[in-house]
Amino acid sequence: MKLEQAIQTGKFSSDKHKAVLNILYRAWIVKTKISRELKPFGMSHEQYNVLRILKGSHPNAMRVKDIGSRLIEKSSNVPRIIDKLEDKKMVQRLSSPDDNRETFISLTASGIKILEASTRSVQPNTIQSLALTEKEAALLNQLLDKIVPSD
Amino acid sequence: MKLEQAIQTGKFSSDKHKAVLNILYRAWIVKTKISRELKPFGMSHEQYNVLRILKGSHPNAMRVKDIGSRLIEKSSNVPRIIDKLEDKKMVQRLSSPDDNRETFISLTASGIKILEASTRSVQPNTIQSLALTEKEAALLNQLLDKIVPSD
DNA sequence: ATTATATTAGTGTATATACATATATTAGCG
DNA sequence: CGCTAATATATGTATATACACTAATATAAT
Repeated sequence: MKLEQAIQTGKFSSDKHKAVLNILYRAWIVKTKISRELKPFGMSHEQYNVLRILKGSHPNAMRVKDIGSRLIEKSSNVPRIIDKLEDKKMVQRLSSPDDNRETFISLTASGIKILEASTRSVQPNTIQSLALTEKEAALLNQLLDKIVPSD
Repeated sequence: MKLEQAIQTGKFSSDKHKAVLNILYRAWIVKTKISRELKPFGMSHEQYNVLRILKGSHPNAMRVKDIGSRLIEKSSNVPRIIDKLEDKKMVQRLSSPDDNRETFISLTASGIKILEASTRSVQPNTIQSLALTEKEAALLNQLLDKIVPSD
């Protein structure tokens, strides 16, 4: 579906301008899809991302700042996302042995279980359902990589 | 900058999977950039978008639902965005002559002025600074158009 | 005409986000 | 050691988002 239909307008000053709006629109689509898949599991998108990151280093625990550096949205509030996950007994906080400023976070058994169940629902309905070939996806990634942060 | 560096990981099950994360990341970059440019004008990104949409039909007023259909994030809360803009005297509400359920919204003179000033700041620092050629942007748009809403 | 259905705007509420600030702890350096 | 600066986590606050719901009005159906 073309962006023109989605946002009911065709007034773009350039393809670059259109690309900016298009990225925002497609991200919104993907985000919404993922969030809806996660809803039955009582989890938000960012909570899910934190669990996935923790899974990557499991069974090793991770520092809060290291989780933050792997999140897509860098201004996310990691301590508060952890709060919610801790309330749901999906993760646990541990104190660092050598630096008391740090907190280590690790997945609980139930956290892993819910993560795996939700991934089985999210994966096919968001990523695998994308109407892109691997070749197209690779090209898309190349182009997206040209969009860089401010400073 | 490659996504791998941005989110400190290289574990993607496929280019499609990576593309999904990449879109989310690039959208976050763009959104953050725009929001920061708008900050001196005391305006949020969505407030700015509503003003731009209203500008498109100016001097004709627009119905709330028609503004909503042109917004990128469809679940945005148009009445509340309008509330904020109305507080700042950038737009005004008018009642519809032929259907009392509808409200018409139109830009005020000061709304236009602030919109134009903020656009002069946003445009060069977000869209024009993109390191994409027009040809690349057009290709990017083609690929993004393949990502479609759920239902 | 009367009733049911649909449409439009707006509200309530819980959570998320952005960003400034606070608190505790560690590191650097004279 | 004692002081300053830097670092890691957490909190405060204002706003934004998602989504269910309400109220008012209009349309359609019988």
